[in-house]
Amino acid sequence: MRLKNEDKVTRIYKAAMLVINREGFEGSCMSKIAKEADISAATIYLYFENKEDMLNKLYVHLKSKMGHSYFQEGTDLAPSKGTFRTIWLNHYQYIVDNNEEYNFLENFSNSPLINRIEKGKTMDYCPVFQLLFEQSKSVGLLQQMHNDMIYSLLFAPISYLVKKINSTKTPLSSNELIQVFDASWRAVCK
Amino acid sequence: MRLKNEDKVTRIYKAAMLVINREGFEGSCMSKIAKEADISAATIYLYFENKEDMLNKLYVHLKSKMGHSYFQEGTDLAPSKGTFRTIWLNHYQYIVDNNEEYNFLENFSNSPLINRIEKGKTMDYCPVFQLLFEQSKSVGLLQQMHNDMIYSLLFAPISYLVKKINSTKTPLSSNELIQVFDASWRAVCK
Amino acid sequence: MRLKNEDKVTRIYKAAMLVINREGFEGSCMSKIAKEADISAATIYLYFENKEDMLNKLYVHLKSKMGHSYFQEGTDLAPSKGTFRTIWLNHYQYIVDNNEEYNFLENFSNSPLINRIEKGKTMDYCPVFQLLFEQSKSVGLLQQMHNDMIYSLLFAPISYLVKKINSTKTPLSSNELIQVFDASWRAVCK
Amino acid sequence: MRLKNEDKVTRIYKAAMLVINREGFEGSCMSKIAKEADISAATIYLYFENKEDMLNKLYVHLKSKMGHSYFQEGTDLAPSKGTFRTIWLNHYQYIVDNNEEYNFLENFSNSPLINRIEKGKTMDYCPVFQLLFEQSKSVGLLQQMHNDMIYSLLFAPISYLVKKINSTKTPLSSNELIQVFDASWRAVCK
DNA sequence: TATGAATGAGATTTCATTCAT
DNA sequence: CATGAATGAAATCTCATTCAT
Repeated sequence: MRLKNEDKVTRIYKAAMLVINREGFEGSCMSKIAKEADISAATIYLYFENKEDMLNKLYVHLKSKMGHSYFQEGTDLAPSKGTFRTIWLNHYQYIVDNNEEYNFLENFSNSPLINRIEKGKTMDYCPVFQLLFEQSKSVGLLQQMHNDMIYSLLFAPISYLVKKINSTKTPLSSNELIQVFDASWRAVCK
Repeated sequence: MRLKNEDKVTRIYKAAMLVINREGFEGSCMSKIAKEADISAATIYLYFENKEDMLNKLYVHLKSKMGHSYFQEGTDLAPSKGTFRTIWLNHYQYIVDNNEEYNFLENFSNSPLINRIEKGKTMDYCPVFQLLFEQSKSVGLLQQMHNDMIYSLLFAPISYLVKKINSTKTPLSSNELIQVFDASWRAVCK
Repeated sequence: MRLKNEDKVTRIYKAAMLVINREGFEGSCMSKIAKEADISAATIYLYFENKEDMLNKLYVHLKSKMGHSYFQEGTDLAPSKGTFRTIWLNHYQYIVDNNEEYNFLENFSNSPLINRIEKGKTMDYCPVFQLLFEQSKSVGLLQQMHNDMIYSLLFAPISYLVKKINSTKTPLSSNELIQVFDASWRAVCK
Repeated sequence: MRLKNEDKVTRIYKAAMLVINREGFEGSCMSKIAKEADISAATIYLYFENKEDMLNKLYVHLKSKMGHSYFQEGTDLAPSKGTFRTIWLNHYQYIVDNNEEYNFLENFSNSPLINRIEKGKTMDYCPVFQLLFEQSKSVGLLQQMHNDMIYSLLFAPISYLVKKINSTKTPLSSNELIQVFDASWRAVCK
């Protein structure tokens, strides 16, 4: 029965994401989400206080899931170009494979809903990043610049590209992928 | 007193942007927008077929306005780092000064509303860019890579940073600004 | 200028009839009627107090027009089968030629709008009929029955048929027409 | 207390008919209908897609109900004057007893709403009529004429009269009723 | 006289949420 | 736990009417 619950919540999350990505926040509604999850709308209220509560929890859940995916089991975190490439490719793989999730996160962050979430529950990137960036700067691997800058220079271009790719359906070749990484790396490395 | 059409449309656009940025697509509604524009909700329907039509036209309008702002009167378009810096700073200035507009554009592009707009009415960047990129590549100023890549490497980081800055309220110093431009430039220049 | 007015009123009447027949009372609206008449909706209010006033006047106007058409210039009103045939055929011709008008009258009579019209302004058939029916009964041409019955037996079938014909687009041949008249006549004659 | 579906739909139908007959198509509205049915307007949308859908279904429902009422349980369908009188009187009884329904059907048929109903869902009279008319013609009971003509000569006069009676509140005596039937019968019999 | 512009009032429809079962 | 049924509140949109020009 505990399992059953988990299952329901998961299905609700999945359905919500799907509907919202398909029809936008404005076009989404509890009954559509319920139908997508193949349950009654009333059931959602057994697991969440209300719509906002559900969306918030979904956001936090996905955000944390995404954070973890950057650092897969046994990722070497020594400050080196290779480490960055691995993490960068993990990120790329994540947003390609979990396009729906990533999209939802983007939409949610851009919407004013994000402001009603308790600060601290959300973070743009894990503390692991902070550490890695600092170490890399001190060993002279990265330029001396604010972590936000490093993060944006490394990850914003590929995120933008994937979004564009998803709308135009022309995927990146692995050569192009490496080309983008190398360019991003040039921006931040010493 | 009686206002001219242009005025009304402009006020509706402004009000819509305001409300949507404040309350999100899902929280916006015609009556709020009307109140913000200080007109009756019915009046909006004199100028637009329905809500979707209004949002679409607002999007196209802002997109085109933003496109123009990249290239201010008399901008030198010879392929050089200086040209790129000017355009890049114009872009930066635009998204800082017209934060509401830029935000709206981002929200709209991320939402499924974008898919219902006739293709061709929207473009991610002006054809002028295409030309500039091509020329710059042929004179050996830029790396040989897809225009989308160049665009993303140059503009995605600063766009991301400004968004972040707006939420945390810690503006960039001009040193930092140049630091970001130089880094972005390193990514794409030869 | 008096002429101009007359012209406007006529155009308004025509447009109203058209729109109402095309879209029903519920689907009609002042702006559609105005557009059909190629004038501004505000103009209608120069000639009529409000929508109801306009519809009422249109009804009375058409009703009287139809009444007159039964008895064309110089119709012989002596009580004879021939007289009835002439009037009957006039009626038929009227509802075929002025289908829109007839339809409007039917719709209006069936709607509760009719109840708000001052009694006396409307009558289902002219006093001339009353006279003709009475005379015909006293000379033994028609059965002794209530005038309403005579009227219904004579005119209801052909009216029904024309309505049906108009929806199915299969007109009556003149043989069939006479067949219907003769049958109707058999119902009432002595 | 919770009511069953059938109940709700029936109550909605009844309320709609009432309101429309009282206030006309143009004066009717969902909230009035809902209030008449003693439910929330939103509830109507659980059972019907929209207003038009509801009216269409109501029309088809009543039309079929009326069709059945012509031929009561165990009606003899042998081609004879008696058979026709029975059916004719059934028809009369129906339109007198179910005045509201009949009125609604008339209004609806006259309105352009009728054109948006799928052809085939509506018929002016049951196929049973077709059969009866044909048989009666071949045994020499009825004149050789188009079924539509027979139908109109038999039923249009009494329908017209009942409508008139309802507006003037002077009912037919049974003598008068038989007088009308006999007259109608003279029109079509051989 | 004529009208484009504007709008309050109201109609249709949607939706988050509740509740009896 | 789960849900079908119901609904109040609110959103979108329409329309008769007014009014400044």
